[in-house]
Amino acid sequence: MCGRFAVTTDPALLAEKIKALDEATQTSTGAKSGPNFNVAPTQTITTVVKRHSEPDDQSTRRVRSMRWGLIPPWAKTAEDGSPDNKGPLLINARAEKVTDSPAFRNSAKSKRCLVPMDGWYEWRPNGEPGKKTPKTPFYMYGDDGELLFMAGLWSTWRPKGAPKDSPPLVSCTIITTDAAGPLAEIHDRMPLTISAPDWDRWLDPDAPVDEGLLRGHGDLDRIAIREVSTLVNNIRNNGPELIEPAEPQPEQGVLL
DNA sequence: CCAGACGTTGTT
DNA sequence: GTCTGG
DNA sequence: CCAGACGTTGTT
DNA sequence: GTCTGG
Repeated sequence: MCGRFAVTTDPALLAEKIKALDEATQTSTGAKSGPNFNVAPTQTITTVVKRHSEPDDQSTRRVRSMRWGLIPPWAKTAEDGSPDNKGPLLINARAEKVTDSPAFRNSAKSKRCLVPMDGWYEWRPNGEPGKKTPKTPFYMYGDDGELLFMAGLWSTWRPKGAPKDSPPLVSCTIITTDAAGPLAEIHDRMPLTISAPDWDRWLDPDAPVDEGLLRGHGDLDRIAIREVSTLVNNIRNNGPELIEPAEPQPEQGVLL
């Protein structure tokens, strides 16, 4: 799956790199600047969308800030005016379900996004299932040192009674699929990557979701894996040491 | 018709 | 154990 | 995803 | 919002 990741490219540079308008730095709630080696759920993250300036214009790529953890438009409003989040945080959405599930299907139609990152972390369970052996973290990244772009969905939410033109809370989720290749040794799910030639097709707000991309594995062949230290476990830790290779820890039980 | 749910992963 | 916070 | 918190009533 | 259950 994908529950923690690393980003070292700031939004302005990203926008330049992928020829997008930078709409991330203009808002007060933008992602914190500088490299972040420990991006966690509920934080503000940088995404890429395609939108129109005018209804009849061609859509253009835009870099935007969003809260990680999708809040459906129909989420209720709590007493303090925040969304009433019962149930789990929607940081991931299963590719197999996004077109049908009530929480995601509207976003799947016209609110698809990409979540750029240097790499992400997976924790491999060790020992017999059911026993509480510490998990081992791994870092998955592009073997060419370039960014990976994860398929995502986004949504807007306003408190009950708020004007239609008031600024909404914009949130997003990362789509997951079956793990394949070497990644399957670590975990049974992985984020859905989209390779550069497919970005525009994935993002097109005027076309239905592309089933081929949704069922594919995008940039799977670019992904490298290395074991890292448990420093990443605690989100207070944040530095380049989080992605440095660690001494392999034995995987117990399964191999016996 | 209205009321109520709507979601992930992992573990069992 | 289960929920919240980051 | 993992880490960390998790609490009442009454009195000051 | 939109679908399901009653």
